[in-house]
Amino acid sequence: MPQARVLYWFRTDLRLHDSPALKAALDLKPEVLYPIWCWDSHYVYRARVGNNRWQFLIDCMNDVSRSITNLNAESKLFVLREPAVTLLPKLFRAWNITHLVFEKDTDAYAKERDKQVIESAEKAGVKVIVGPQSRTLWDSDEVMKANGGKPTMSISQLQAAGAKVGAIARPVETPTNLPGPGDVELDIDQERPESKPDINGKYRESDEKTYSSGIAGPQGDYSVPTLVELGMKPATTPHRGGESLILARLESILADEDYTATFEKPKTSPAAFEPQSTFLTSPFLHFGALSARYFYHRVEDIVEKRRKEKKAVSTPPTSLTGQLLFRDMYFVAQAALGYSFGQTYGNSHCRFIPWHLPSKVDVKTGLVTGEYEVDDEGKEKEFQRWRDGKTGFPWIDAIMRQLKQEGWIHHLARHAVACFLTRGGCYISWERGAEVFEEWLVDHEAACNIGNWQWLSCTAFYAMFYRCYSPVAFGKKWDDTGEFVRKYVPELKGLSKKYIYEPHKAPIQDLKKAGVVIRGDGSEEMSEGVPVYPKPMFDFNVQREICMQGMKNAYRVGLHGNDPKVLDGSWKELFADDGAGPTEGKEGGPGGMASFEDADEADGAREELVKAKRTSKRNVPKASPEAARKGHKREHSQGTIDGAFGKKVKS
DNA sequence: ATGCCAGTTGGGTAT
DNA sequence: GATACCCAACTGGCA
Repeated sequence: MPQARVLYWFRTDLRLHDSPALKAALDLKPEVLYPIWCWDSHYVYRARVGNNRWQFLIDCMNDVSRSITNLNAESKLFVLREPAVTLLPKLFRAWNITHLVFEKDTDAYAKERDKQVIESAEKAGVKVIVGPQSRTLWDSDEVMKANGGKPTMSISQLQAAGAKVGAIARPVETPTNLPGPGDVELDIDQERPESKPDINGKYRESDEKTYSSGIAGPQGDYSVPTLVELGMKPATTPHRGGESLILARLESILADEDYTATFEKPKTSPAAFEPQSTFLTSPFLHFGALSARYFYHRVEDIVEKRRKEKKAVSTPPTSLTGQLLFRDMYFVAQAALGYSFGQTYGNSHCRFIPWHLPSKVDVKTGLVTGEYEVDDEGKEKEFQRWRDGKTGFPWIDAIMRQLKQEGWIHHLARHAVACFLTRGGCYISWERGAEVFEEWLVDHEAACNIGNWQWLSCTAFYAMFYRCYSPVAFGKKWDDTGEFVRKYVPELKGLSKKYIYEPHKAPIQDLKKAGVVIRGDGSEEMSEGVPVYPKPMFDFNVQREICMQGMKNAYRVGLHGNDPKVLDGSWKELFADDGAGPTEGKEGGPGGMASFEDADEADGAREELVKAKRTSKRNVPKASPEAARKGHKREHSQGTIDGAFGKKVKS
């Protein structure tokens, strides 16, 4: 039998340790093994990726490439500058490949891509080995099946379904040697991907040219592309990627057994910096530079040891392993819901709230277009100020500036700014916030980001919307003196701790002494040599109350993203015109209108969608005029609601 | 059916 | 500083 000539396709597994797919490739005892990376136009142009996450990816790629070379001086990570779907069929022939091996991927886009690749490999007579999914603790599809085909919506569901699937796989061994690649000459045409639209265009200071020098790159050596080639500004994050880096860091975490075994996430400070209160494993997990299972078992072994010693241990959901369980929960939800998981429209498990700045939807596909509806110019302004860290709430602004600058913020800091943007402040769609995080986070993981935004906005996974973070009190609780604010909002660094979270309340003498002017909406940075910090963009207590009533209202209406009334825009009849959120007009999309404007063609598609969804049973909201009277201070805004539900009293 | 309780991480006040 | 309790009040699972 001829020896195997293997392409090992790295994707979300930029590591050599605990890689069951790589082990499967090596088990073939191949004659040659090409470790490759297909430079993907989806990532380059279509997904939101800021320069900091690019840098992190590039770090991880370079690191794994060095590790490969350490095992075989002939080898490295060969980056081929063409998307897999068009590239691989040519590569199969050019390099006389017998086997293609890669790890199973999880998100909706990757699944489609892989299906095409598998088809073309079969056509070319190349055997495909899809290694087990190892970016999560369990295979997400198996957990979903064990959960009755439904998304896991709580940790207990995840744990129960996970237990049915079986024990979390122990890590596999790290290879100690690798076969070299064969001939790496290539004489094939490069198909350059469509570069428009380029979602990341705003990050580029010059043209994107990673594809312009051919498949093997500018030196013809299959090098890892650089930010310069991407046309992007240098990264500003201090966080660097790479498998070897995180494995070393992990050892230093685990060496402190007391810390490891008693870790409780809610007790770590969102305001800590240099060093942070947690260990930033998330971006490494995202790129696969750290195996979740390896991490899990290393921690669990220590916890078990401590248990036997009758020492205190923390347990899920707050413990270290609990954090990994949450990650799996979101991956399973994503596996069950597919594309609809990432949006409100059409999502059976996402509550419908008439947020401001809702996503535009292409009703033909049922998918969000990437654009949004500006239903209110003032809200658009608030969104921009939130994004820019100029809300006038120092705690919020410090977090957002840290996010933009460094690409990482603490989990609780994410809570604070997410609550503020959505249900506890601006009443702006969680989808707007998720997009900003997607661009800026070095650890952005679609499943976790989407899941957490739904959680914080109380549209899925979590419902206690009356538990609302204060942009003042929450910061104070963790950082009474405001060191975190001083670090990231330096114009306030001279203020005393009394006013650091509410600078607009400081007397003029204090402001003079601190060397800052509190004025305006954030558009002015300096005034006569003195830095300007904006006034709060609204009265938080007033806004909190508006949000709270809006949420209460929306919960009582009780729509989800796949409700016929959401799909066809008639949800508006259920919301009062003077309630929070865009409710004007009788026609319209999920929150917007343009998606349904001038759409004769769209009408048909919409009808089809609605027809399909109408057949499914749904909960009819209970009429509860008594509760409405008791709980609502804005009585006038309830008239429409109570009227609407008067007709629908449960029999 | 109805009630009870838990749910990773709120805020405010009192002890 | 840690803890208890209340505030006002969500869903979903279970008895």
